[in-house]
Amino acid sequence: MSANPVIVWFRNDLRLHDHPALTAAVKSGTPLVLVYILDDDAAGHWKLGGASRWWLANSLDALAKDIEHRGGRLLLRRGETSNQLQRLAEETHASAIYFTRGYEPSAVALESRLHSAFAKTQVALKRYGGRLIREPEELRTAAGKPFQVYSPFWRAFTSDLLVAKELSAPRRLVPPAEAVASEKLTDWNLLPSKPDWSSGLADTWVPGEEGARSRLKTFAAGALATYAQSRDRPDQCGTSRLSPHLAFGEISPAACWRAAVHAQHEKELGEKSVETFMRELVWREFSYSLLFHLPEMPEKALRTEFSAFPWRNSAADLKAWRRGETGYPIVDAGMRELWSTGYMHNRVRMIVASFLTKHLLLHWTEGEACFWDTLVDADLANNSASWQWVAGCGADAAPYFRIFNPILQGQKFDPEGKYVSKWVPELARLPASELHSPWAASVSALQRADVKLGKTYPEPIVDHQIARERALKIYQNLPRSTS
DNA sequence: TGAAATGTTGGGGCG
DNA sequence: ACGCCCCAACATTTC
Repeated sequence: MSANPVIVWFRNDLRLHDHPALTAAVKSGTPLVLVYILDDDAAGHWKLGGASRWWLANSLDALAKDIEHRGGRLLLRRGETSNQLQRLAEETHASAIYFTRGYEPSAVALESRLHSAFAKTQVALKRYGGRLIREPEELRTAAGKPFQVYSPFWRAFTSDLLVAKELSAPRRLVPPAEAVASEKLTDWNLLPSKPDWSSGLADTWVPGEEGARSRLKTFAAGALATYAQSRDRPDQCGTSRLSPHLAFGEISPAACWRAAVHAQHEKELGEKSVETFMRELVWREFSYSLLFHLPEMPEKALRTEFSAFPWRNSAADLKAWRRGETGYPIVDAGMRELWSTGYMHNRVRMIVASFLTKHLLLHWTEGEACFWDTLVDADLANNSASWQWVAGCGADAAPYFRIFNPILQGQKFDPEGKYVSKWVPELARLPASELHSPWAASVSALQRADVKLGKTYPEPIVDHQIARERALKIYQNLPRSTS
């Protein structure tokens, strides 16, 4: 008779490689009960968005197959997580639950509930890292407080950094002798049906660990070499596009770090590009640290003076922004890329976010909510920290006077207009020199390009100069910071 | 990981 | 030859 099994509870760590909790569970030498629990109410206000549900369905499918290849089985359960884990532990007579820790307020609260729930039982809770390279408790200022500014965080992060070797994926995952009930993935209705808007996502992404690892490999062998320059160019394939894989834990951030270090040695890359990429990974860690220490970040401006900010309220403007009908080509291209692929190039994210908060003066949480629902890489820490950063109300935020000029940004980062042409095809025939400001194009140029402003493409919903001055005035008049 | 306004400089056209 | 103006090009400051 074999020992009691242990449970491995999968969360946003949908991988088999470099998975400390899974590795430790395998080491226990007992059969493994592998489970994912869909708990729709767990995250409160931050239920999974539509794009995330699509990704999750595909990622779970991939994980289940990877597990089956190793002789195991992924169980699917639905309901309140603590109840489900207790029931599963009773059903299987499990002696322990292995899991990867989370950092969102709801995840932290859940873990503490689990501790009380299992305190008086024979079931041991085994909690591991794996979602971050360094734990938020590790990094403190000299005063013992969490960092609020990125540069010192980066310095501390890299100063005595030791990235452990990759943990290999278990060869075999031995299931318990007796079958355990599982729900069917298709019963969860994670995929959109009416309408099915997911074809663009399916054309763009390969969810799952294999897709993640091959993406990292491709990136490290290619775009990483020129990352410092090309990451800012939405008209090129210069970014890693690893964000959704990281969000679902299909690859560990440590694996990304190691791949960058390895490529640098192997290919003798310039330090600049590799460091720039590492800095992006560390921005992610910084956001997690902020969320962990400042759990109100997704809902509340970190700078207190913003509680008095006179945000506008315009359903029409918000709708135009969401649908990519602002009349500013680079903004509209970004929003349409988002709806179509579940992703938006980072440079363009900054532009559309600046446009929402500064040109339109709409509340940053509106943008945050829209991104949450539509991004396949929706991640509470990254999303909320970044929106606060752009709006100027966050930790180490962009200064209030930094207002992106959507015309100049377009000309600078999409000089030939390839990005705009792809996502706003009704403008594609305009010459590049006019593409980023069609309202300023000559009548004949518009005619030749078959563009009828106000008909085939909208007029700008605000004037850049006027909006810029309006925003400066408001931001300038905010009371001085008190936090 | 801005943009715009303002200031400075230096070359060239021109009277 | 000289001073003057114009205006890129670049630098600085201000928002």
